[in-house]
Amino acid sequence: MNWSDCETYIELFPPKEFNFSECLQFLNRSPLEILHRVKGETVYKLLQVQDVLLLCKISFLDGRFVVEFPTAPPYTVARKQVAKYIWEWFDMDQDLEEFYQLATQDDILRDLVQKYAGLRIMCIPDLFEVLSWAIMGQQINLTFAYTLKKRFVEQYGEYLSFEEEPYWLYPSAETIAELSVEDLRTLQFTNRKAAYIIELAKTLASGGLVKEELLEIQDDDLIRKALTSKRGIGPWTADYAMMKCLHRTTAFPVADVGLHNALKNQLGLDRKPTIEETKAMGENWKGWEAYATFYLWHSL
DNA sequence: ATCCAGGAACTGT
DNA sequence: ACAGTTCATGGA
Repeated sequence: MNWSDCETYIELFPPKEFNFSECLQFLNRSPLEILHRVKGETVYKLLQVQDVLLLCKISFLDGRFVVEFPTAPPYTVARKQVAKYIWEWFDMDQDLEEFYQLATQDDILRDLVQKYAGLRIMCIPDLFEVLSWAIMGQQINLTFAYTLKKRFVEQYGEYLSFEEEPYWLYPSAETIAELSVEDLRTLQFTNRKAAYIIELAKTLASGGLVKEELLEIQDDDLIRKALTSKRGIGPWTADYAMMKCLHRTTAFPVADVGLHNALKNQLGLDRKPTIEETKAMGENWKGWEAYATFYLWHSL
């Protein structure tokens, strides 16, 4: 992590292939998004560090992030944690040069990497958030998925007001672990999604699944196994979490409908590719399947 | 109305 | 292992 602590604010120095505006465009894809707010070329995000709610105002000037704190003055330790979170949020540990080299040899990706050069996978560093969000979004359209998330966060998350507007924190696994299925049914979760998410919250709150331990595992298939052994987490959700939370560039949600639609568009097909056809295309993206998928999503 | 959406578990073979 | 079925609801 490349950053500097300027006490009242912090700076982060991104790696070479990086485009802040393009990342913000992705963050701004749904008007129902509630976990951050994009205003022009700035994004506001609420974080919890050292048990304190801390609003961050993130801008980009002269090739570096400038992170200010419009509300509470942060402690020294907190500032470092904020830097860590943002570094991870924008997936800045990746060196994309190899991906771009590979993409220029690929008929599907060539245009996309040119168009979106510097776009990073926008990550979801919290394991409970990424998994429960993926479960919420299973088999429903994105708009409704965001609606469910909004209700969920507004019901069970904490918030902080700044200039008349609320900034929300995703609910903790500990909070959700205490709920009953009926609680989530009132938000129009299905019985199954409600049960999966509460069960998952209990698992995470009791240390039955730990991000740091998953990060230690080298073999992708072993990570998949650890994740899919939990109810509600199938292959799609496992690969989604590996890509958005565990920073595995090899993760590849081959059954994803959005991915299929993007491929259909890019190739001008009259139907969506099958899972087998999608796998075959992925053969050209070895090592960077997650980035290929994310760039394709971004094209939608 | 009708189709299907950023799937997964369960059932039967 | 593999295919078919069920879940449940809103968007387009």
